[in-house]
Amino acid sequence: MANLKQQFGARLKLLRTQKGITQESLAAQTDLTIESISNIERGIFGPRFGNLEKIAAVLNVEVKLLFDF
Amino acid sequence: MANLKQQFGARLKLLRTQKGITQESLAAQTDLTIESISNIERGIFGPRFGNLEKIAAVLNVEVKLLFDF
DNA sequence: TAGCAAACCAAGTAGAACTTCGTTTTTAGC
DNA sequence: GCTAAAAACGAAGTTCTACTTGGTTTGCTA
Repeated sequence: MANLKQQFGARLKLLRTQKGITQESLAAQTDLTIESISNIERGIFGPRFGNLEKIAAVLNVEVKLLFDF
Repeated sequence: MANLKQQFGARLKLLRTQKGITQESLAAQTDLTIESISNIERGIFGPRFGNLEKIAAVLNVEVKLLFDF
């Protein structure tokens, strides 16, 4: 796979769906929009550190797991 | 330790010094300034995804290792 | 002393993250 | 095949913060 944003996005999508969480739910709990979550999962852009922290918290995983590919 | 930026910064500093690389050298190889590297290591701010990728490449480690704490 | 590495601070800039609005596609259940 | 929910997708605008610039200061060590 091409770049880090894309790898991260795919990993996020996998972990999110495995937990049965919708983009809408993740967006609400991280104070982001659905579009931003969608953009992150598609590798359009990567989240800032603050949001990276929030995302990991909602998924209840360590941040490094989001980079485990 | 407080937040993700600080944890990341401390981890980066550890890995960098272990490899005997100076901030100046890391800055040059990542097209960042010394001040930016210093700010990242002190947890003032976290790097963007593109720079995160460059940093890991220079240190010759996987990105997840930078979050292994 | 001299020189290098790094901390530190304030102020400005650039650009990517993020939003908003709207449309289209995919997926899953009935 | 119909419906609705979930998500992809695009364009254009805004906001935030990563990053820079310039300078001073501290700590180390030869």
